[in-house]
Amino acid sequence: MGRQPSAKPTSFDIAYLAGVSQPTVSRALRGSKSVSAATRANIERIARELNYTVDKNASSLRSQRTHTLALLFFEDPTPDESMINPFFLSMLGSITRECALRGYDLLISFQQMHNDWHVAYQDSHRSDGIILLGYGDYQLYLTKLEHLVEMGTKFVRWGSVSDDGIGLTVGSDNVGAGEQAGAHLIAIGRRRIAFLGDASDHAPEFQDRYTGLCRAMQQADVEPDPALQRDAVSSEDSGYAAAKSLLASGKPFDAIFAASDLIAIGAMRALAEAGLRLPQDVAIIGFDDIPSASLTSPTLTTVMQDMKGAGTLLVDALLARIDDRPVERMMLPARLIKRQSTAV
Amino acid sequence: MGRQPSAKPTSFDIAYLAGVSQPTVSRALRGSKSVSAATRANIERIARELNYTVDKNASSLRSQRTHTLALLFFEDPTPDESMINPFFLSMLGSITRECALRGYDLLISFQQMHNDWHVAYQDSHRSDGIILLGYGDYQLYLTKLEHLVEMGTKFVRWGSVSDDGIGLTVGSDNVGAGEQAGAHLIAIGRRRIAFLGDASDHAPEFQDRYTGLCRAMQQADVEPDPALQRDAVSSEDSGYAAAKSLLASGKPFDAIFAASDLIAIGAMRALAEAGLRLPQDVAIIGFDDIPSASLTSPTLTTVMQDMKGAGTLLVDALLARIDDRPVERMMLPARLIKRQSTAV
DNA sequence: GGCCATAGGGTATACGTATACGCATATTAT
DNA sequence: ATAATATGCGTATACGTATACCCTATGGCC
Repeated sequence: MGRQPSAKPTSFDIAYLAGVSQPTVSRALRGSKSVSAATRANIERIARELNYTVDKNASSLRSQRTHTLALLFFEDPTPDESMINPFFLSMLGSITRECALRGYDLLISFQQMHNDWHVAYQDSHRSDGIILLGYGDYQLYLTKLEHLVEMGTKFVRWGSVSDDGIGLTVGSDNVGAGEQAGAHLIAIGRRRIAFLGDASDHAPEFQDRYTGLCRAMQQADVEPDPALQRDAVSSEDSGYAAAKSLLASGKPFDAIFAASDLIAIGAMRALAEAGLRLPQDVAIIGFDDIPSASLTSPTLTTVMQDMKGAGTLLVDALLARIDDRPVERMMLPARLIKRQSTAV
Repeated sequence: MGRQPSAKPTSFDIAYLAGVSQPTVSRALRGSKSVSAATRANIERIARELNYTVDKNASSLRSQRTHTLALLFFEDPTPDESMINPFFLSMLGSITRECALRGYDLLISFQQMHNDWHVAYQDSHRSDGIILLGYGDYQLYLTKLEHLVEMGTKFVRWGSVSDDGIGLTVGSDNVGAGEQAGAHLIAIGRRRIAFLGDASDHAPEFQDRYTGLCRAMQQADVEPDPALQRDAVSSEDSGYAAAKSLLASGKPFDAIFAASDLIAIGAMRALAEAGLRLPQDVAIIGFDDIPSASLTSPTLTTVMQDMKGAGTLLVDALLARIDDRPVERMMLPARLIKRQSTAV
């Protein structure tokens, strides 16, 4: 006797039963090769019988590795219900799966911009690295990123791969996706293509999509018209307002490339109110392929990003960074989904 | 000198600078009242200057409290893209927020049913308690829940509050919501009301919604017809199939109450294909108020659950359970959102 | 047969915090 | 004034694991 059956078994319990010392148990279970096969097998058997699991806290404290990643969402300043960007949420599945596969736990947190998130996670030894999804104010975000770099914190972020290069960035091939969208619109005979989405450096990804669109147009010898671009953040209301502004300008256009599906859906509402026929008068392409995109009428042509691959890649890149291994790939292809809104 | 400026400060560093012992630092920062106000203020100041944060691992190891909750999603066996139930994802925001507010970290994980999730989290001392969202096979789920109870693991789950009573359950007032839906359909003159959704004990929440519908009908002296009920899981395809089956039976009906929006959307497709007019021929009500519900044509009347309150309540209930405090409230009201699909 | 390399595993200790005790000094009660 | 209490803090130690270091036995080599 001597042990309560309900008490959590420790490596000492196993050591006692196996007739070895505690460090040998630790070595055996961690796969050290300085343990004989027989001893290791015996220890593993006992561990299984006792339902033993390594105490995470003790292990992390001693080894200074948590085997935990932190996922930080930034609350978008959109006036939505939940402040959650559904696009990022859709990565969650593959991120957690990849973490589990690699033996990592995932800590999750939403952040308002003003928080000191850039110090908290590293310093309290909660995680080995951070995945950043979204950003409130982009310039403020960059400042904090620099701080992270200074402190040697390991992190990856989702964003525009071709950007400033602070830290490690994983993202879709936004330029290429913009090109695909532009080429498709041109292929169906459109020339006066409007772009709805912030084209400033506050939203590098939107900017890339616009760049791609322009590139496709120029390749077809069509000069993009800056007057057909309207700033918009990713929300229906913003898309609606942008389209209204476009219509009010009187400038003729026969197609819209929206930087997100939400913008596109808002724009479609504005176009419908103006009595325009889709896609005959105006063809429209969105971005993200949210579930609603196949429910609009007409159904929305859009760009689908590889969310599953994104999650996997984010985790893999971060783990590579943590282990000081080189990161191979950081850009993911996107695919154009053709639906009724561009079906001539 | 003696300290690398880059090394993470410990309570010993603070103790040295404050001229006290390490335990006093610990006491001061944890709010023990056996520290004088002056000493505490001084320690807090130094801690702030050093950007000190308590080492989570050491703290948890010593105190045997992790101040971390684990959130376990169960992958739905739906043939969807991501295996994620968007309904549960929508709770994530309020759950993380409530955790942060209460000073808890949130660990997250998706689980396939076959995993030994029921042992892993408690035993490895990763979390103080578990929030369970979703379940694969309900019977298997219950078995594992009993195991959790045996081991003394603290957990809350989202589900039917009126169910078997294993552990702590938080959920919407599904019966009440079903009643509201039924009463509304009756108020617009419908009498032959079909129900699409699993009414067996594999899905207690759907069962509750059906119970509520029947109760509303009986209060209006309309006898529910079991032949107008069709099993369906929460997916468009399943809803489509269920509605097809209903149509094929030849049984007349003038309204459908679907146990989820996805079912409703699938059913709407089947009804449209059959040439039925909505809502004139068949009125339809869904459940969940997913974003797509306001994009269908006609827009879908549905029941909105209080997802924000749900997350908060789940966390609060679990924390109460952990601290052995009584749990006050476990049921949340739901609200009927009237749209075109029931607008006569 | 002496020497060295190696396998296999024990000893000691560190990781950073929280808490049971104990011990002064200050405060109150008698 | 003396005993009883409280206040404020130091001492010692536990939490459970991982790892640097050391030791022993065995085998191979010349």
